[in-house]
Amino acid sequence: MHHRKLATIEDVAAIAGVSIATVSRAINEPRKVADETRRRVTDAIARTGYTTNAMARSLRMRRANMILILAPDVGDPNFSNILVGLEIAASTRGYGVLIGNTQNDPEREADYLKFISSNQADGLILFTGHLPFGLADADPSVRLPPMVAVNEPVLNHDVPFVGVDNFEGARIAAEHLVSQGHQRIAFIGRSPARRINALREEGYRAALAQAGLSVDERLILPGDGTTESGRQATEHMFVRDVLPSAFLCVNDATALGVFMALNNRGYVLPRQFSVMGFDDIAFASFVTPALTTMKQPRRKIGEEAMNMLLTLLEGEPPRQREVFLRSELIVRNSVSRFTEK
Amino acid sequence: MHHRKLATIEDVAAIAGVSIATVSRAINEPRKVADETRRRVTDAIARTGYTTNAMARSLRMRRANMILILAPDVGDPNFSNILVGLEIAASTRGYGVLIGNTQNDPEREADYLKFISSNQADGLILFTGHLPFGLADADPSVRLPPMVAVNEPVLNHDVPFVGVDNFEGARIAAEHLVSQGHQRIAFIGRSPARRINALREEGYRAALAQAGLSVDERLILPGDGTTESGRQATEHMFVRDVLPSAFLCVNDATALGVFMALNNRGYVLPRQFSVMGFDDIAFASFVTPALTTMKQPRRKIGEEAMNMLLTLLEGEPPRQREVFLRSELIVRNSVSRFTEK
DNA sequence: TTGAAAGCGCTAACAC
DNA sequence: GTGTTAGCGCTTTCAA
Repeated sequence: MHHRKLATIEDVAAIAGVSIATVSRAINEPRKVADETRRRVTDAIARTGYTTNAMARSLRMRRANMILILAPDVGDPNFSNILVGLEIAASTRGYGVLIGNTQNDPEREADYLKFISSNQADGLILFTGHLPFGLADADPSVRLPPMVAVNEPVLNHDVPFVGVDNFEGARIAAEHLVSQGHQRIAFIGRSPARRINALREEGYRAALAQAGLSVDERLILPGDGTTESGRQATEHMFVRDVLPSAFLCVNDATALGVFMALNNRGYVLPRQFSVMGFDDIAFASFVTPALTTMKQPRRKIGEEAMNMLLTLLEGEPPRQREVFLRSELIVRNSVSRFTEK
Repeated sequence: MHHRKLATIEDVAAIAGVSIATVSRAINEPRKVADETRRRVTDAIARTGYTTNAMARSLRMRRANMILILAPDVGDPNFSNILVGLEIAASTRGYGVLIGNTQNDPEREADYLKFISSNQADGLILFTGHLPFGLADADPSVRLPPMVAVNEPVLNHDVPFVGVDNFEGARIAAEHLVSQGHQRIAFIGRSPARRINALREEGYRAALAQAGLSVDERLILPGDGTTESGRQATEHMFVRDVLPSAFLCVNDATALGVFMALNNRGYVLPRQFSVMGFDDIAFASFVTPALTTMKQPRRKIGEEAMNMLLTLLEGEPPRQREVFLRSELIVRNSVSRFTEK
C-alpha cells in the first residue's frame, strides 16, 4: 500500500476495460454509469486498492475540502472541546481540519493565511477574536475568505459567530446568587476592552437591577481572566476592606484565584464566602469546594460553527450571522445560602 | 486577494518578463538565478500577491508537506501540549498539521488513513497506542507509512516512539516519598495490560527495592487511570483496613480520586496521608493541597516526535528509535514528612 | 452511456 | 542562466 507505486485512475481504467472518464464518473456520479460498467469499475478499484489522489482532484476542482483553524493556543482547555466539535462536524461532511497555532503572533497568522491563498484550505475558523494579520489591513474591496468566528467574536468586522450567550449566562449566574440570598455580590474580572468580559459584566448588572439591588462599584474589580488576576482582586478587596458575601467571577480560572486568596486568609468556603465561576472547565468539579459555574456547550459550539462555515462554503447564505447557545447552570458546592452574621 | 482570480506562476512570469521555469527557480533555488532576474521576479510576486498553489506543487512533487495526527481525543488535557509541540516543530519546518480525532473508532481510523493513501499527508503521528485499523492487519510485506508514536508506544510493532521515561519517573517519585520517611507506600493504578501503568509500577517497585523496603502486595491496587478508579481503590483500602502512609498514584487523575475519598472520610492532607501523582496536568497546582507530582515535558515530547518524523521523511534513518525524556519532580504540598503517630 | 482530450499550476529534465 | 516542455492524476466539456 505504501511505497509500492500507488494505483492511479489509469490502472483502474485499464483493468476495468473502460476510459478514465468513466472511472471518474463511476466514483463521483455513479448514476450516470451503466450498472454493469459500474460493477466492473468497483471491482477494479477493490483489486487495486485505488484511492483518488486528493492533490490532483483539488488542483482540478479548485478546492481542497480542508478547513483551517486558527487559534492562539490549541492547548487551551477552553478550546479543546470546541476543537473536537469542529473536527467531528468537518469529518462528517468529508472535510479535513488543519490546525494553526498562532500564539497571537502576527507573523504566524500571516503564514497560516497562505494555506488559504495557496488553495490548501477552503475556509477559516477563528478562535482569535481578530482577523488574522494580513487580512485585517487588506484593502476593503477585497473579499474575505469564508470564515466563522468561535469563542470570541471578531472586533469591528462582520464575521459570522457562534458562541455562548455571555450576557444571558452571567445574568443567570448572578440571579442564582441573588436567589441564595446574596445582596453584596462582587464581580471579578472587569475588562471593558474584552468583549466577553464586558458582556458578562452587563449580565451581572442586569440581574442585580432586575432584583432591585443597587450596584456597589467598589465591588467590581478589574481582571483579565487569569487565576492571578482573581487572586489579586480578592486581596485588593481585603486591603480596602470592602467585602461582598459572594464573588461572581468572569471565568473559572479567575474563581480559582479567588479560592486561593480566600484559603490563604483562612476562610472556609462556602461557609464564609460564596464563589461562582463561568465556563465549567475540567477541574471545576475537582476543586474543594466543587465550583458552581455556568457550563459552556463547547462541543456543540464547534459543531454549529463548522456546519455554518461549510454551508457558507457551499454557496448558501447562513440562516443567521450570529448564533448564541445557552450556557447551563451547574450547581456544585461553592455557593451557600447567605445568612446574616 | 480572494475571489479575484488568484495569480499564477504565469502571471508572475509575464510581468517579470521571464519564463515560468525561472520564476519557479527564483522561488525554490534562488541562487541559481541571476541577481537582476531574481529582483524582477520578486517584484512581480509582490505586485501580484502571488502564492504558490500548494495543490499543483504537491501533485508534481508527490508530497504534501502535511502530517496527520491521529488521536483518540484531541480534547484530552494530556494531549494538548504535546499537540502544541508537534504543531510548532512542524510549522517551523514548513509542514502543516492535520488532526484526526478517532475516538478509537476503527472506521474513523481507516477513514483517516486515506489522507495518507491519497497523498494528502506524508506521515503520521500516533497518539493511539496501536496501529490504525487498516494498517494493523495489512499484509506484512507492505511498507508502513512513515510514523512516530507519542504518549503511548505501539504494541507489537516497531514504531519509533517519543515519550516520557515512565519507569524512571515513577522511581524518582517513589524515592521522593521514601526520602520523606514513608515506608508503607501504596501504588494506585495497577494495570499490567497498559504499558504506561506497568512501567510506572515497575519504577515504584525498583525504588522500594533500592531502599531495602519490601513490597506489601496488598498496597498495590488496580486502576485504569481515571479519577473514579482512584476513589474506589482508596475506599477499598479502608474497607480492608490495610492502609499506607503515602499513596503513589499512576497519574494525577487517579490522585484526585484519592483526594476525594480521603476528604470524604474527613482526613486532612497532607497531615494524615501523603499523595503523589504523575503527569502534572493543569489543575495539579490548583487542588488543595497542591499536588506533588512528576511533570511530563509535553511540549518537548511533541517537538522531538515531529522532528523525528520529519527526519524520517527526509530519508535519514532516525538516530534512535525510542526517545525517553525525563520527567521532573514537582514538589508542592500534598506530601509531608512521615512521623510515627 | 461512453471516450478523447484539454487543462488545473507546478517542477525538473533537458537543451541552449 | 534561462527557456521549452513533459507530465503529476484528476474532472469535465464535447462529440460520438
